[in-house]
Amino acid sequence: MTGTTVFSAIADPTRRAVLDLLARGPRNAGGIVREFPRLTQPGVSRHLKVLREAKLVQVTVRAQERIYTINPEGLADLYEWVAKYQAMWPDTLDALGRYLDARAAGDKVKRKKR
Amino acid sequence: MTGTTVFSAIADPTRRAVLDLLARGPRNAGGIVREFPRLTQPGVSRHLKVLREAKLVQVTVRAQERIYTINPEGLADLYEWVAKYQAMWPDTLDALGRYLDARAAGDKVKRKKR
DNA sequence: CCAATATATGAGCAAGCGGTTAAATAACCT
DNA sequence: AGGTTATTTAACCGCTTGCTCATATATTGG
Repeated sequence: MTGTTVFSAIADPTRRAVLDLLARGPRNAGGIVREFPRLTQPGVSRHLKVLREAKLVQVTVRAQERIYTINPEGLADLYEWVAKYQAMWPDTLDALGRYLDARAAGDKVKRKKR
Repeated sequence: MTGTTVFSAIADPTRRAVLDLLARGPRNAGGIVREFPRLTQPGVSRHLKVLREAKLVQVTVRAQERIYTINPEGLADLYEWVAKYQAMWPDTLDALGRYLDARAAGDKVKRKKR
């Protein structure tokens, strides 16, 4: 319940499919349920709850229906997290080379510690 | 086993911590284990396996040690997935407005279908 | 108010996951 | 070869997750 994070929310393929669906436009809960014929209505409702908690979707109440929209908030966190690594990609191979060299040099001297 | 995806791999906080660690440079398995005193060595090893399967890390064998590096491959998939949504963010609120308007208009005519 | 509509919640169950201890595998060093 | 070091795999266990059917909670329209 409290442990719902963006990362765990998008771990489930069905929930990613829901996001893909909402990316094409807003839909009420029933409309989403209809797109997943292999699932029951309560099943989809549960997934929507998780997406809500992760702030990946937003709900607008309109009479009895809940209209779901993609929510930038949760996605921003995720984007930020990935971007951190992306900035560093080009250097990874070099880093490995440096690490191996350093280890090779250190091996001759070590065996003192621990 | 077969169901290991980038998304499920990063769902676990410990695995994200491992990635954060490797972002600062390569490390052998033992070096990673040492950074997680609350976990046992086999525990960490299993997390590393998941990260491997998700192509989020790369392994270089050097004698008995396995040196882990961040792997751009898996991260690229994830970045691509998020970017798809990011491109669409500015329009989401507008989309909701249009949806509500459309429904309001349609309501007067509908009730024929179903 | 009452029946219908739209969605969420409760209860229960099977499968998956993260964790541990114990054992297997592999490569180094005398 | 034999012991030590580094890491993975096996076996098991409790907790979480996702699913289902059944039931609750709104809200609308007659």
